[in-house]
Amino acid sequence: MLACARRPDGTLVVQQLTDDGDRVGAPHDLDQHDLDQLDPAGQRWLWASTGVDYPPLMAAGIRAARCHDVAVVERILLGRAGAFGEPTSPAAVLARAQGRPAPAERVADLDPAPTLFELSGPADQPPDEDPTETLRLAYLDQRARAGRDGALGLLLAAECASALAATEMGAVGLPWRRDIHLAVLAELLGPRPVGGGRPPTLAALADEISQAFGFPVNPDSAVDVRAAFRRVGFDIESTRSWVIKAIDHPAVRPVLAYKELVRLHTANGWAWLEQWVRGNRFHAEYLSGAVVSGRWATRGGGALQIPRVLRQAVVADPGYRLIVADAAQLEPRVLAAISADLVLQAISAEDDLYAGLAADGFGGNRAAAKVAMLGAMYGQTTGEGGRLVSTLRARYPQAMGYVDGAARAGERGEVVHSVLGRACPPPGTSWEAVRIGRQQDATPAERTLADRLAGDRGRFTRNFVVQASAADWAAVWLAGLRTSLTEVAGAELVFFQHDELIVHAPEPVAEPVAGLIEDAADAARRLVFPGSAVQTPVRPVIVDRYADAK
DNA sequence: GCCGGAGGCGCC
DNA sequence: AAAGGGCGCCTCCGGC
Repeated sequence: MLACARRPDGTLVVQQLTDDGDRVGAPHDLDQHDLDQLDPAGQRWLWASTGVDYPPLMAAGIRAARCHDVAVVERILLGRAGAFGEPTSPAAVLARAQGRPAPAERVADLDPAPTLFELSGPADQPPDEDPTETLRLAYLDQRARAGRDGALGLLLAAECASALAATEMGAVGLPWRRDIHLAVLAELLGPRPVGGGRPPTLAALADEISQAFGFPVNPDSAVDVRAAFRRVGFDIESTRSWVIKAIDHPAVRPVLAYKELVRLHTANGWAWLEQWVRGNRFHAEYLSGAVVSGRWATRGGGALQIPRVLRQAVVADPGYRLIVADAAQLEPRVLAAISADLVLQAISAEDDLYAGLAADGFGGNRAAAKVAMLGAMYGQTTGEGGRLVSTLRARYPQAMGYVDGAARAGERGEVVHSVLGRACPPPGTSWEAVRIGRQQDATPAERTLADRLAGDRGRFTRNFVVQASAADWAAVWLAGLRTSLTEVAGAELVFFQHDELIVHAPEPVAEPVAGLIEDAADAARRLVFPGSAVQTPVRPVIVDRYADAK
């Protein structure tokens, strides 16, 4: 293991360590000799934060096989102790271990340094100290706190690997054809308006909307649109598209069309293209594990919300293919596993789990089975979905009991965990209102508020156990695939979105890559759900364009 | 004029 | 098939 830290002047200092954290030799400046000596297959890096420490190494041509990311590990360990939002630097880890107040996080610490040998910026130590010693001690402390919990160890390893993958994916970028994107914009919005303003299609729709109402309406203003519908006799409480869809009025069609297109214009229009696409690659900043459930987030570009209409712009380079793989119906399968519901696990053997559910208890009605299952996992209580959940409850008492139990725990203000042991955050300051509303002398208004807040919390914990366990599985899947892809020249992970990933690879190795993706999914199933009969199949599809994958 | 929250919608 | 979970991002709006 190679501990790698920044000095106050920004230079990098490294210290070889054993896996037990014992020093081997002396710390010294990272130099070209170190880089030449690196064992690309096995070296494990120890550093404060992958997002900060890895980019300069990547720029120097280093590919980290594995790492121990102190911040990633600390976030998970802190969460299990009920502490969210505490600083996660090596110095903070040490301070807590020694009973001192943890130093505040500095914003500059979170920004990647530009180049390897011309680093500048803050570091944790005064100049005369060895910064790798702080890292080493933080590592030892975390190792001791993690203990011998195998599931937790798997989670930490997978999350560290995910951090590497996230940083690499941001640097590599998603193949993106500017010309195709521009053609889509031209087709749907018309030519780009000079100097801002509405594109022609949107301007025409705005006129149509005002004409349909018979008075001027600004479709960009929800307040205005709502008032307009009220004025013509439709007392809607919001202007969400599914609310408007239910109205019978000539303005409905242009309003809905406007909503759809203005979204494309503002979220993924010409400005987006200019800001985020460079050299036929869309470079987002991926933040692995940034969501409390363990899902990834992104900063900038909205990479996890690429609209379907633009997936035709995601095209493999000449001579390359995209291998697109998603885990089919992952969340109900995960529920079958974590709840140990053998009936649901048996159904998970089918390619289409919802069809299996439909045949089992919904008279073959697949749509009803799907709505019911989603309702069960999201805590839906009203409408058709809420009603259908009772069928599931009768049919799969073990699985439904599991999510119901998680909801009850949430309503009591308790914390729940993912299958590998990621903790959800404890209730926040609003829980005081729940306590007040549950007291004998509470007013009706206080009781109502308490019920609503407790219900919100219950739906959150109900969903957390499923969503976070699915994120556990996906992280192990991704980590395993990333390792196996090192054997395939030219193959790169370019996208990951909760339960779906894309590899960009030379055409001749596309088939082997698809096999590796399936193997990694099977390995993740065995590791995350040992002994379970559940199936978590993935469906790799080899395409030129992302849009052709589904 | 600035800024945080709300409204709304894209993805899973 | 309902409007239940998690996000990021944009615009509007209202309070200061």
